[in-house]
Amino acid sequence: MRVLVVEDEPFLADAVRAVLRLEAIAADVAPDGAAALELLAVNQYDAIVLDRDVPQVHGDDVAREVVASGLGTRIIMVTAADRLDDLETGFELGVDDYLTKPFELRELVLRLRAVARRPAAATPPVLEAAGVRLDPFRREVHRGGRYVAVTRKQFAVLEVLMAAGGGVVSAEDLLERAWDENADPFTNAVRITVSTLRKRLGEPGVIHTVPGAGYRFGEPAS
Amino acid sequence: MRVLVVEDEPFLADAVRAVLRLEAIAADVAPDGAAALELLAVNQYDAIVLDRDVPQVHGDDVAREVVASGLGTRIIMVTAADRLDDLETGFELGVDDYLTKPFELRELVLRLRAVARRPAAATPPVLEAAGVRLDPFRREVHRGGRYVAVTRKQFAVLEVLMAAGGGVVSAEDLLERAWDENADPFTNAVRITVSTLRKRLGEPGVIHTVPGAGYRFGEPAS
DNA sequence: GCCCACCCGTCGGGACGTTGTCAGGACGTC
DNA sequence: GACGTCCTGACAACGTCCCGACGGGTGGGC
Repeated sequence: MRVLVVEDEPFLADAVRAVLRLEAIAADVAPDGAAALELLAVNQYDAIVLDRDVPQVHGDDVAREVVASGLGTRIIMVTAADRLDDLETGFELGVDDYLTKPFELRELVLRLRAVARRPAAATPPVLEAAGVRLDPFRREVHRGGRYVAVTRKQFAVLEVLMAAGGGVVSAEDLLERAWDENADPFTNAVRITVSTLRKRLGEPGVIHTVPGAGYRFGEPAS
Repeated sequence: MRVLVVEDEPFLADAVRAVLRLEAIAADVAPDGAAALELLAVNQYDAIVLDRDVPQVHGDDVAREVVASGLGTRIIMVTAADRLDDLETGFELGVDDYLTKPFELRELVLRLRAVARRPAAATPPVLEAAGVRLDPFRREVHRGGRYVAVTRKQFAVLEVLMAAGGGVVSAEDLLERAWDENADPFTNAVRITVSTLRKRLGEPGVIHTVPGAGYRFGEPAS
């Protein structure tokens, strides 16, 4: 396991490096964002411990770069402020875990291991396809750049459909994934929700009916 | 997205459920470990919010069960004590994230969403032969790159024929695999479906009749 | 060669299931 | 109490599916 530590405070950086060494985790240290990007371009890391407030290049931008690289490098972001907004921004970027200073070094190691064990999330947190953008963290939907107001159920259904990545989702599956346990199996709630959702999303339609099978999200098949 | 909340304190359970509802996340609630295991056996959850100290079955054991199930259900463990030992135990079990009471409900939601990001689902193999492409995942058929609209039955029949890999499939086999149990054994439904399917697929024919034996998919034999 | 049995492909038409939509009411929220 | 959300029940429109029937082809018996 190999980790990149991006931290401008030398004392903390050394401490992290020392702990990781004890854990038999190879660690490189970058004192700022620019150095981090350079190292990322050359080496392959399993994970990166990323301080948000580093000089040169902001931690958010480093994170963006790492996610965009598509290598599946896990990101644990470290921040001084314990603000939920930061958390939201971080996770929206595709960060895997979040720690607030001061933190226990032991906890960092544990979370590092947990995050590395998880299979790489191939799907970015914000789903986007066919001109539709769905942000789970903000619970917002955009169509062609314009905001589209959707209800909870509509959002849940759209999320399942988009997460399926163009695959067909049956009404039963939809009921299973977007409704809770007291859903009537014989309901037509799905049909209604899809119907209203289509109206909200406008033309051209992006939710297609596959007769006898279910619904499919995406560009029309041709 | 659908999660199971295992929490014995009714007030907190309701609060969590309410927040998740606002976030368009379907949630079931189990007041104890035994109920949790029952629900887990019946329903599929993307993630489980698991209080460590619940009656009947300890949270650790529930977590063990979830991990052992191999479904990849993510686990966020919630605990009262802020002890690193617990954290270590949890992560060793295979828990994905850890929260300490009291926690911000918003943070729970953010971490839930972050943790629930899944790797791209394994798509079933696309069958392709003789210029015909059949995608079970998207439920689409292409012939020479052009989209071909097919009905349910036609799709099912074609799938069986193509899955046979050029082998001969008898009408009885087709009835068995593409129809449900109350199919009349003396029906000519198979003949009709094959007929219409041939029309849809166009020339040159790729479904061949083997007199007295059945049907065969593939390039014409010499 | 003729007839017949048999198998297979195709057509018409009607029963059926599936889907989209509307109105209305229950429910929770502000 | 006003509002938005969600869902039940109903209905219409549509496509799908298959029964019955017919015709073409083939091979065997005579």
